[in-house]
Amino acid sequence: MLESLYLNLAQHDALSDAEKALLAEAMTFERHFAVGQDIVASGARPTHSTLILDGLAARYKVLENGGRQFTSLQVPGDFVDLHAFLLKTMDHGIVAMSPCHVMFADHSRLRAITEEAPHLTRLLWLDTLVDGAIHREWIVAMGRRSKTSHLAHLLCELFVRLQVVQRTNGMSFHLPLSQAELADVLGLSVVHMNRVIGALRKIGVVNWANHTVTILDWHRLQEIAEFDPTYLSLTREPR
Amino acid sequence: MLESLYLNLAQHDALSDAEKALLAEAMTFERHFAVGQDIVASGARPTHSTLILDGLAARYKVLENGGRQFTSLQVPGDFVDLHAFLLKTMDHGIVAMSPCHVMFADHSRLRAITEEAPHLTRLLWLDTLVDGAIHREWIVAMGRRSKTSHLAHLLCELFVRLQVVQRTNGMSFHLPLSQAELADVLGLSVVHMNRVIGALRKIGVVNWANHTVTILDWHRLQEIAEFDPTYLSLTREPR
DNA sequence: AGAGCCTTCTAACAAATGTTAATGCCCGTC
DNA sequence: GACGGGCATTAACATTTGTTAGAAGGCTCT
Repeated sequence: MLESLYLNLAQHDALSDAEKALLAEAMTFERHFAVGQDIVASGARPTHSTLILDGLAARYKVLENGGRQFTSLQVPGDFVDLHAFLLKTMDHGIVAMSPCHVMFADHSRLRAITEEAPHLTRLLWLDTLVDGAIHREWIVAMGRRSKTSHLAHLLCELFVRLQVVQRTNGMSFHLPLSQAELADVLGLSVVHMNRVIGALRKIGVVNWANHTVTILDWHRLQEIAEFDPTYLSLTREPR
Repeated sequence: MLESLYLNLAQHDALSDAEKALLAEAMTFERHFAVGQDIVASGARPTHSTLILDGLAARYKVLENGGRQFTSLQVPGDFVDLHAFLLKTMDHGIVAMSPCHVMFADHSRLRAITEEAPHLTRLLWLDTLVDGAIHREWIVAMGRRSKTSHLAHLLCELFVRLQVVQRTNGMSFHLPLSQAELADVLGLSVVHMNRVIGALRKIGVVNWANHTVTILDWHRLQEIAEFDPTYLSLTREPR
């Protein structure tokens, strides 16, 4: 059941059986969320952290004028609100973008891990650091990439992240986001989002239909995106 | 000497004398950097993490077309590359935006802290989590705020962060950034950056001259920015 | 005081992006 | 099979933002 989490953590450094057991013990109960449901509400003070077993979720903030901005996409194996373990108060919400199967880890047990399992603690810490690295990459994309490049970068990132947790199918993956939702990822209007997707399609690097993205020319897509996966810390080394 | 770091960490939770001592012991040597000098280079694999004692630094990435994007601004008391302790390889550079006085913490000693001082470890972890929270706020600002609001938000954030480490002077603070550098923070052209600053000045909420920003109407500035400092985790509580 | 350099600020125009509105498509419900 | 709702797509136009160029201000060095 926790296979995705193990894969996610183990991509950075070896994970021992004892550590896997500790993680498994930290889990209390599981739950399903329907599309559009809040997994964690903004302003909440969770006593659990949420692990995605299956589905796609997203962090978001809403502004007074109704504008919404997603600040991250979370795939299976991601601890979507591990940061709340120390941050305490959620400054943003987390919503299910597809039906989500999640599992909750008790904060008290996470705390016990920090007291007794330093290496595992570092791996969990690292997990949140990669999160931060992804955020930085998004900032760069929003600030200085062309919109086409930004979208290409997002696709590269998602493909790699999904591949790690074995959610890709050859060069294809499922992307259950409407163009309106994608627009709230890239910070665009829906109309312009549509233009940008069209541009990427026209170049012929991706096939995109039925919420399934197929990368036709990975090399070229990576080039358009200037995608360098270093920030995902994919190398396995002592941490 | 480490007063800023103590203030920075202690804003989230109490810091014991023993913990302060552990931090002090982790520090090896200090150094000065001139404006424009790289404190940490992109691609480096540092063996130390850098604490800013004085000055302003920034994380940045450079794209192939020469475009530069700053992904964070770092003030005194910030551990600018604490993440490299676990991330290992720098995926971005850190540059001195003003003359910087820094101090280096050995990774081996940080590791020892994670082995022996769980509470302090959590505080350091938290420090990187706040970093992530700031990143998320920047993403929202870049994606869904007007540029005026984005700039206002940046000023609010900087003011609060500088206040914590006692680098404000009444409602004023020193901001040693040229408009070109600010443009690389907000992701704008220099010309438009100038327009946006002009707009904020015209409203009369700030006085901005000689690299000194004076907030004339904090309430209104906060309103324009929709600034809610929750994400900075300023409340002191057990972590 | 003058020369050079960086920075700020403006103008005029070009390009990117947003807005509003309309059309057609797909899909599930009745 | 008709109906309705959400979604993708396109068009026409408005607004924002970028580009290029230049003038003006301020600073340092001599």
